Amino acid sequence: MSATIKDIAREAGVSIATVSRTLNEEDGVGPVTREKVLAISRRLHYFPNLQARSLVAQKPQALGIVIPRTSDFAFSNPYYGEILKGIEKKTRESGQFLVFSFSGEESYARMVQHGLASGVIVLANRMDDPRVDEAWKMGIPLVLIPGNPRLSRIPSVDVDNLNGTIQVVDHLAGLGHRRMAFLNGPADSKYSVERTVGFRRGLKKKGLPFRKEMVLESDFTEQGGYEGMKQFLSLSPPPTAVIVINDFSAMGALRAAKERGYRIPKDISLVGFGDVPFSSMTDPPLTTVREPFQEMGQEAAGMLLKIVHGKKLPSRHPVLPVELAIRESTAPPGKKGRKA
Amino acid sequence: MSATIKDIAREAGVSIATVSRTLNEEDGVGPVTREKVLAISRRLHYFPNLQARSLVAQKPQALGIVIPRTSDFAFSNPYYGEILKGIEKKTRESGQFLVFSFSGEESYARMVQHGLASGVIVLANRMDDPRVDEAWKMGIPLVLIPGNPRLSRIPSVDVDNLNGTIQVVDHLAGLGHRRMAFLNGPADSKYSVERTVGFRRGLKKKGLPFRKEMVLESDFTEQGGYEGMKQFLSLSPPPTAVIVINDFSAMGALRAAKERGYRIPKDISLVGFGDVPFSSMTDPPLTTVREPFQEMGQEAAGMLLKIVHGKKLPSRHPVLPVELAIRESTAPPGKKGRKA
DNA sequence: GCCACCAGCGTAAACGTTTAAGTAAAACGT
DNA sequence: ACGTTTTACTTAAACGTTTACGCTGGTGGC
Repeated sequence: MSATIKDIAREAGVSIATVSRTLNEEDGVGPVTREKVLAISRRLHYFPNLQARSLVAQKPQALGIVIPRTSDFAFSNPYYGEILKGIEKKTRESGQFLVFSFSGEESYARMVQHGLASGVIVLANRMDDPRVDEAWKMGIPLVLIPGNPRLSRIPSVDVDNLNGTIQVVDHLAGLGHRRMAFLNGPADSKYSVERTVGFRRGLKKKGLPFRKEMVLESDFTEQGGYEGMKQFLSLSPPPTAVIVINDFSAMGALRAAKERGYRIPKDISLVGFGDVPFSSMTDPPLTTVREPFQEMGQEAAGMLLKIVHGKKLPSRHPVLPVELAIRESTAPPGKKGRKA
Repeated sequence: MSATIKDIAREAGVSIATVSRTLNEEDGVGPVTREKVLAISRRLHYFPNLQARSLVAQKPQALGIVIPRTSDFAFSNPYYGEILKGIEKKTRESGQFLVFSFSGEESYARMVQHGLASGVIVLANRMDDPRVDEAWKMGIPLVLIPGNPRLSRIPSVDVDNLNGTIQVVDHLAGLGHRRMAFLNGPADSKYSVERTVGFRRGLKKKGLPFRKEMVLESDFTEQGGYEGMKQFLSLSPPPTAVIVINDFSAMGALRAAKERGYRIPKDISLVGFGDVPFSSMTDPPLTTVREPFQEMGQEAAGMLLKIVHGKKLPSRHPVLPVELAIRESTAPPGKKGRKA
């Protein structure tokens, strides 16, 4: 099909070794032959066969990505797409390709054992998936997003949920809020746990009391946010500010509040997590904790490349800083009354 | 790293050819040697090196996927995820892997020219991207989702937007609706065009008049649906049923209607397109045209495999049937008045 | 004018696999 | 019992690279 170095060599009247050296920009090849070879390789539209290259290099030219197949959120969450973009950017820079699979069976290991990928980035695996640990023990280079506290030996990339949540509480307290509620995610989610701790610490820091009726467990869905918000609104008095586990759920919370006649942010302030593209398109635009998804992907890819190349990692578990994107869903608490 | 057929051959005291034949289940190898080889290969955890295999087979063991990098919808739309699942299912069945890239530069061609993928599935490329045509002319096997009318030589997979929309009009007319509106997508989108035609034909079939104020151009976003619905509601009289270009926008339309005090489906019936996971989670659950995303992915992957293997395609441009998922957002038109 | 050196290039082996061609022994037919 | 086919295997080439090593011819030092 495609031209090979053999074709170029024949055309240029040199050996394949000279062609290889020229194309890899090694020295030991004269300027005249160099130019001739380069001209011919351009003319023949030469592309190196990466499979042959990885065969001799004993290292594949690609990284693997495993994404949960589970029907729940996979992909309905922009989360994955943004992280993938980050991974792709980094791998492209280093000339690597991406091999892609959904989780299940032995996909963690397969890609590496078949020599297709030199390592694998595992996105949001279930905390209890035993295959990840197995793969790691087999010597498969792995990086997890997010990290798994039970598998602390495996490198991972995380975001600073703790400080992010503290910043949120700071922001709300600074506006004058004293009755804040936290609509949490599922208890077994890492993000839920970390943000709960952040919520408590934030309150403590500001000298505000922690009330257990002000924390509700939910899922990550829009519907979950809707129902959680309804519950909060049935408290008397209801909270003046609600922090929601993610922007999806925050949309549901927004819907519930509006439905009950509460104005955002006049009556209730609302904060989400994520800052996915649509977060700024809600009405009003959502104040949210911006999670650096793309940077997470880039970082993970960079780490995996380091591991694969046998280099030391500066940090096995980097935690990327988050940033509060203050928009229009937060304001000082107003009069408690409902809309006319 | 991993064990090779050489290791197995040495261990078993046979040649590598025998090992290869055993593992590929060819005959010409005795039952005793066969068992011995299989036992050893299991013991050594042998995995064939796919790069070496594709090198000699002159055919890569993977398909390429290109996804638009554009920030708009990529991945915030479950669309991609579901299609990917379908592609992955098919490729896994046939033992192929997936190589993955975002669109841009020469990624259509690169994966194939580098010998990593034998063909490429291009997802939702911009209608005007010239690189697709270039790649096709270079002889790169391609399948498009959805098809591009300007590049009719390139195989593609589509859904039956036309009949889907006609079915919707049928359903609504059957319930007794006579004033239906269509909240369209961007005019340059293929889906918009096809569904507009379907809308008009559906009306005609039922002997209903087409009124141009009953069609509005919008984008695919939630916000677009919200604003479009508001416009429809400002008509007098407003439509009794609204068909929205996708479920995302339908959610926005739902929000607008509720905000204005209209009850769905009592006051207004609402229909979307897509049937993504959250469509059944809205309040009320959305009646929508179920697009067979996963099947599209499987079909595309199957076609690409056929092309790559030099087989004839039964059809170059299959159009998959859609199905109306009737839920609770549609009902016979009620009294025109608003909620109390 | 001799030797050493180096730039510039070719030869060949290697990576892990498949596969055509070859070979020895066993099975078969008559 | 002899030739022929079949069975069970080995040898070796090939896929497209990279790379250690070897070979030239020219340049330099002395």
